[in-house]
Amino acid sequence: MSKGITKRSDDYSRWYTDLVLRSELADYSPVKGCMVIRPNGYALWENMQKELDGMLKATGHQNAYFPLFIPESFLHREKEHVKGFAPECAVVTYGGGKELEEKLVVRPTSETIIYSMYSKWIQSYRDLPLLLNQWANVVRWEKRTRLFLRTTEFLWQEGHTVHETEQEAEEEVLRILEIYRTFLEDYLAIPVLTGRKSEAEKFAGALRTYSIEALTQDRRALQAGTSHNLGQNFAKAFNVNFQNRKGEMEFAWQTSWGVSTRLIGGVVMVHGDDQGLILPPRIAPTQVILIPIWKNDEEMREILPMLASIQADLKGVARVASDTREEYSPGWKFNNWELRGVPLRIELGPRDAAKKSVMAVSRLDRKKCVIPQGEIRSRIPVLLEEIQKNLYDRALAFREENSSEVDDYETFRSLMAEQPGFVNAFWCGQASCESKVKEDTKATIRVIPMKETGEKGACILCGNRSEGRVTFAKAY
RNA sequence: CGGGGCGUGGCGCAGCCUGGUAGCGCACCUGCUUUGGGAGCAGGGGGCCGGAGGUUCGAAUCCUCUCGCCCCGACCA
Repeated sequence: MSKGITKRSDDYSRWYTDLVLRSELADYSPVKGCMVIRPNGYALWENMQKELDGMLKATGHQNAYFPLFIPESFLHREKEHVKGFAPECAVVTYGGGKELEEKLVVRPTSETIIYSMYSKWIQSYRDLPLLLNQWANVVRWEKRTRLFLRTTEFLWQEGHTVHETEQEAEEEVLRILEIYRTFLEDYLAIPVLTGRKSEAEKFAGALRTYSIEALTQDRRALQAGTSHNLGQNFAKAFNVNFQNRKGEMEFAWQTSWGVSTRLIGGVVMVHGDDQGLILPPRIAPTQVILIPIWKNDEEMREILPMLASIQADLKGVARVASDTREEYSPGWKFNNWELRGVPLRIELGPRDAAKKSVMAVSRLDRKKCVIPQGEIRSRIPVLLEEIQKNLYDRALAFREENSSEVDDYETFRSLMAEQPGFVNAFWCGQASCESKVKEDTKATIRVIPMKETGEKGACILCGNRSEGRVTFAKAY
């Protein structure tokens, strides 16, 4: 057991907080609800950024940067949007010692400021599609915060695209959803459900919202990314129009989508254990930690050069670091690097040196294997990929174990109370049934699955005809 | 905003009820011995007890006010 970390089985919520603090991903700041992302956490974010940014650029998106401040009036132009965001906005009223003529809202999201510019830039169908993304911070004055999962200020990327037709916009929204799914599954090793949000859960101002949903170890849903088809709602509010191929003026079709530093919280919650973090190799800042073992100076002089040459050997093959500190014992280092979630540890001591091998230990299950030093370069990448895959498989198995189909409300209620998870049940489509379920069980509709199975049934609550199952869960 | 908890060396806490000028563990520094799952011994440095006011000969401790943080709920990526 790692010292100072609450066990998951004792108090999952405290385990999470302990882990984030102890592994030095983040720390509380002097500002309420705001956290400091420490180097360990930020390196993780940088790796996520790098991969996702590459995927977005590969699909034709470019990065840009828009202002932090938004004139207050902009927010009010789209009725639903202001209703959704105004209550959680921070507003600047003073600047340079004077009261401002127009208050400035610190962006909670950037649709309005970005689209005011789009309206200026777009004249013709030849200007479309416009595919921009920005990496930025946003501020939402949440009533209750939680490290990474919900903080007053957070980092994210927000994509904002403009299209000629409704169909193109819809294709874009689904393309992004698929990128998000791939990114989470292939890089973060987090299996996700994809689907559409109900009217109650959709983005303020959107026509339709799609999302990816992960399941944490305490069996709650974590919304990990959203992709919105904005239709022409914002185009009308910000006059984003263009002359189409027939020579007529037409409002543009827009999308917006984002993932945030919440993903870091997701990685912690989905993969972590009582020893600490477990980072998926593909995004782990350090993939392999080399730990030397010696009893005396003579052994140290033998081991250290060998360790250095192994590190050099792995250059370009894996992200490696070695911990040659003399003030800590090997046992201490084992625990410390496990806490930090480094996927693979390589131990090199006198016994290994004699055999010209090393001991590799997986963070996932502490399984050890001996690797001849000549094979390190070829074997390590294979081991890392294996850990990546096992991590995903384990998370997927957990999700499957905690997913079910339920057809009567009593079972549904007791399940949500005792052993929640993803519960697939029939829903008639009425907001009233959705909110009653929430009131009774705290569960909400996480997604309406993309693919129709064709299976019809009766709404779990009212019994009316349902066109298909939707996925309920208690959400973060 | 409602409920609960907490502010005492860097961190975690005890002391407060029954006032007498601060203690423990970890961390840190020095030295020696150690090092294959969180080493041992010895020595050492560091806090005026969230803030303000009051009671008292005397306040970390009692009273009043205040600030802040964390957790649980309603709002939410």
